[in-house]
Parts: sequence; C-alpha cells; structure tokens
Amino acid sequence: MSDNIFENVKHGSLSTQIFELLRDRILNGDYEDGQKLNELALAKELKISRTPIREALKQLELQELVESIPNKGVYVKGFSARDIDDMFEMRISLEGLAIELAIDRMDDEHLNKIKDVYDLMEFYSMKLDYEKLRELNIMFHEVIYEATQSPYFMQILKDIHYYVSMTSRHAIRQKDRVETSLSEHKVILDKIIAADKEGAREVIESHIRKTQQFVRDYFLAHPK
Amino acid sequence: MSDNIFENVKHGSLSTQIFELLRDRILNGDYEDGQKLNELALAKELKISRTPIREALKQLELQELVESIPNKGVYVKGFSARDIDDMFEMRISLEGLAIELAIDRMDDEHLNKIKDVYDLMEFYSMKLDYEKLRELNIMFHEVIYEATQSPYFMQILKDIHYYVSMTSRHAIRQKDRVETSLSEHKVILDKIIAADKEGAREVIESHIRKTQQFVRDYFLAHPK
DNA sequence: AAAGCTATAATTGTATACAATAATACAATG
DNA sequence: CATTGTATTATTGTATACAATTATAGCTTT
Repeated sequence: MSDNIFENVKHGSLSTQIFELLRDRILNGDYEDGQKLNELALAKELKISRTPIREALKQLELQELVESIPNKGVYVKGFSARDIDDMFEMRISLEGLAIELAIDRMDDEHLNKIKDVYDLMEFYSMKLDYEKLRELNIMFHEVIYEATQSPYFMQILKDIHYYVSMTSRHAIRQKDRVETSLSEHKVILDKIIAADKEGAREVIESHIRKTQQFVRDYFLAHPK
Repeated sequence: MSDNIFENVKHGSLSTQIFELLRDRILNGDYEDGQKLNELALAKELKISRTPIREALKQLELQELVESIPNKGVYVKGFSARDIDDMFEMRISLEGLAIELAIDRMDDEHLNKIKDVYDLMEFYSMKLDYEKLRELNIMFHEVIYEATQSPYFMQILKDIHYYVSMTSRHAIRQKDRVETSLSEHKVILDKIIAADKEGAREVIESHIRKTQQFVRDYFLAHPK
C-alpha cells in the first residue's frame, strides 16, 4: 500500500526543502533569537549552493520567521508566549468561520478523509504516540481548511496551525489531554457529519480554547 | 518636509521590487488566469537576470498568487468573486479581534498616526481623490494591525487587506460610498480614542460588512 | 494519415562568478 | 590612549554558466 496517509514525502525543489528545513529549525528553537543566518555557512553545511538557500530565506522572510536587513543579512525572529497565544486567538476566530464554510462546501472525499484521520487518532491515542497524534491533529484540521476551497483561507490557517503545533508541541504531551482531545475531535466530527454549522463552530472554538489554556498553563509553569 | 506620509519609496532589493511589481500585476488582472510566467521572458522584459525573478516567484508562490509545477513553470492563479468575498469574511473575523488587541496595546505614536491618517481622509474625501483614499484606507487599517504588536497578525491582515483593496478598487469609486466610508472611519477612530473595545469591534465589523456588500453588488452588476 | 520514436530546442533548477556593500583590522594622528 | 581613516576581508546582491528536465518538430513506421 503506497498511498499511506503519512506518506507525504514528495520532496519539491531544493529551495522548498530548505525552506521547510529552516522553518522547522526556527520553530523548534534550534536557533537563538536574533541569530544571523549566513548564506555561505548554510550552503556549506547543507552541501549545496547559495541559490536555493537564498530562495528559501526570501520565503521565510514573508512568513515573518526571519528579518532581512538589506546588504547585511537575515536574522531569525523568535517567538514570545504572547505571540503564540495571539495565534490561538486567530485560530479561534478563523476556524469558527472555516468550519461553517467547510460544511457548506465539503464533498464526500473530504468527509471520508476526516473520518479516516479520526479513526487513526483513536488508534494512536491508545498507543499514546504523541508525534503521530500531532501529525494527525494537523491533518484533521487541514481537511477542514481544504474543504473551504478558499486558497487564501487554506494557506493562512495551515500556516498558523503549523506554527502553534510546532511551538507548543511539548505542552500537549500529557495522557489526560490526549483523551479529552480525542473526544473533542469526535464531537467536532459528529457536528460536521450532521452539517450543524452553528454547533460545529461552537465545539471547534471550545476545543481550540481548551488547547490554548493548556499551552498557557504550560508556559506559565515553564517560563523561558 | 521629507517625512511625507506617502513617501514610502524605500525600494528594497531587486527581488523585493519584482515581487511587489508582479503581485500588483496579478491583483490588477494584467495576466490571464493560468498564464505561465516565463522566467527568461520576464528577465528580458525587466532587463535584469533570472535570479531576482526566481526569488520573487518563490514568494508569490507562498502567497497563493501563483502555482509552481516543478520543472515546468509557475502559473498565475486567478481570483473568483467568491475568493474575494471569503477574504472579506476573514477580515471581519480578524479585524474585530485585532482592534481589541490594538486598543489594549497601542501607544501614543499609533494614536497620533491614525488621527493624522483620518484627517487626510477628510481632505481627500472632499477632493474625491479615489487613489489617495485607497492608500489612506490601507494606512488607517494598517495602523490598527501594527498596534496589535503581533507580527503574524500584522502580516496576515496586511496581506488580506491589500488583496481585497486591489481587487475591488473599481467597486468603491462612488461618491456616496466615499462619504459614508469617511463617517464610518470617524466612528471607528472615536471608539479607539475612547478605548471602547466592544464598541470598536462592533463598528469595524459593520464597516467591513458594508464594504463587502458594496463589492458584492458591484460584482453582481459587473460579472466577468 | 495517425501514432510513436528521436533529435533538437526551450525552460527550469542549481552552481559558480562577478559586483557592490558592509564588517574588520590596523595604522596614523591627535 | 582614543579616534579616525584606510586597506583588507567577508558577505550579500546580481548575473551568468552549466545541468537536468520538459516541450517541440520532424521523421519513421504501420
């Protein structure tokens, strides 16, 4: 079976791969806040030329992950706990809207996909496989984004969700959160299946708020 | 006086200029939907090399303005009226949140800036200078975005606002809309000055909804 | 004449070379 | 000793060269 749900490995061009690599490094906190990213050093480290590096850096700049000072260089922009909290607020606003649009516009393919993802969530929740669950959580919400069929909406929500997912990954690794999160996704799925827009908005907003609170508590207990 | 409010001409690197040029061309409808953007052709037209072109195209790809097919080329992605309408919905969701954050976090500099912008709006409304008003409208809302002091929030709202502003610019060019728009901005400004968060959210959402309706009507009357 | 193969051209992807700007080190001057 | 100016080096910005992939045209075959 080659169309495994996790098999998302179609590497694009080099610059795209580099973009994703550097993005994940930044979100992971591998670089210091304000650290300069030297093009030649990166090129040598990754054993490629500067061209794809530069293209990737240009993209990171647009995502606000680095700051570029002309003729000087690009510098990584760090995250504050408030930045992450703000992103949760954006998600609450946007996903409530997204799920209503999604219910209006989704087709059977989307519906089957989100059901499959949920089934896997049940499985990996039992196994407490946090990394798989993080990936599945991203997939679950991305199906909703894609069902809106609005390219900008999709892209923006994907980015925001990916950011918060990566930056708060350690906050979520608790058994009881896994269980409540699973049941929350079940409720969301049921509302989608019932095509209950108002209900879906309510439960997805509440779900994100709970996650937000969890992350808040974590950052309060683990100040940097 | 060199710090003119419109004097925003600090051209960045070539690739940044090219990015902005191509973005505006696409938003303006200068290219056909699906048209291929040939790197060499663009380089020759703009009398530069392919390198800055490619860097700009990579950025456009991230903004969903073009689609890149590996080893084949990049193709412009057109807009539908629904896409634009969806962007208005996103603005309504996000700006309501943004203005509340902005009121909490804004300083005197932001406040003075938005007052100055409003004063100019009054002036150019009398003169019915649509292009200046479009620029001032962008500035007015961008002050709010900047006052949130949340980098992602700022960037996302700037992009969305710029998109809708550019793609619906012809829909707004009517004398009575200029007058009502001005008074709506006055109300928003007053709520900001009064630090009335709930009130501000209400009036800014209503303001965007009115603009949205105006654009809807226009696209209904002028189907492509 | 239609379908398929092959050679050629065109285009994208990557690497390197050159140009312009900024950072550094060090000497000269007060 | 501090400061300023200058030469050198390092780094970014842009252009060009080369490699890999895709599109095109013409020929062959049936």
